[in-house]
Amino acid sequence: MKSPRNTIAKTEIQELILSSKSALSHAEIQSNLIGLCDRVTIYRVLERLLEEGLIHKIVNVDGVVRYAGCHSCSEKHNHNHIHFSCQKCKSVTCLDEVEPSYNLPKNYKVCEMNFTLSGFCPQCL
Amino acid sequence: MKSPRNTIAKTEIQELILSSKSALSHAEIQSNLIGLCDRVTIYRVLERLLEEGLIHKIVNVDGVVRYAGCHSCSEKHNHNHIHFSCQKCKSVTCLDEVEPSYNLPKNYKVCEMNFTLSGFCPQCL
DNA sequence: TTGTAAATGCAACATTGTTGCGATAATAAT
DNA sequence: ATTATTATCGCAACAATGTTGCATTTACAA
Repeated sequence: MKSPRNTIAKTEIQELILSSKSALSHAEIQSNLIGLCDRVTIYRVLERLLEEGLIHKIVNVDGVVRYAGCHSCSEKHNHNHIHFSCQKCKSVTCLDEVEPSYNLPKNYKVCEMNFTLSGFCPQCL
Repeated sequence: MKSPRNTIAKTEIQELILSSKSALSHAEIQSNLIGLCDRVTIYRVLERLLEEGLIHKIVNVDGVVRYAGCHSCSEKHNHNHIHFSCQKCKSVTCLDEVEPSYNLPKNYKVCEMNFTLSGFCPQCL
């Protein structure tokens, strides 16, 4: 029986992520919120926001981990959408409306998916 | 005009990856080839093998980078297949035959793709 | 106002990846 | 077979990212 608390750090980080058009890395969050809290706290807040289902985690093609708000998954909490990583402007965005389809061999049970396309976004094309 | 050389380190690492059923991380390669060469050399060999198109790089859902041999891409060198990461046995395998389909909004140019599903493989189900 | 435990800051550590440079060794040229 | 060239290697140092333990602070409920 753990009861989560609303702290300044959590509120600020949450707002930053939810208001951002693109997904943010730990480093980006840190440099956007200088002086707010410790580096470690950011990691722990991100962990909590993930658990609470308020944000989701994206692993980019280059291995960089980023976080984005959950917009289109209010009812059923799924993240089966594609992410796009622009090689020029370096932004990583959620294509909430795009869900891929595929035919998996039998006897596989899927729990999570991570689908990131890399290339050039409309702004940079 | 650089002419690549076949060294023991390169040969061993290449054989290890190509003979492995699942994709291997840097750490796994290192612990499989103790005493062969320096840690840094492994990174550099992997870089070369990637450039030469002999292996490909997979970023897992958890952010761990792994490498797998190129089997089904001898003619046209593409890696538009799905990878499966088992939460139980921790193996990451290429589902060479499974290519996803999706409808991207216009004005996106795709260069690379990274698609990893996470869950339970047939052996662990 | 007070008790509790959730959350934080700090230090220390672990892992992963990169860079520079002198030494080594694979291959081509002699 | 010997030598020259330079790709590759080992080592040290560094940077970035993420984790853990513990004492302190603080949100919030009683």
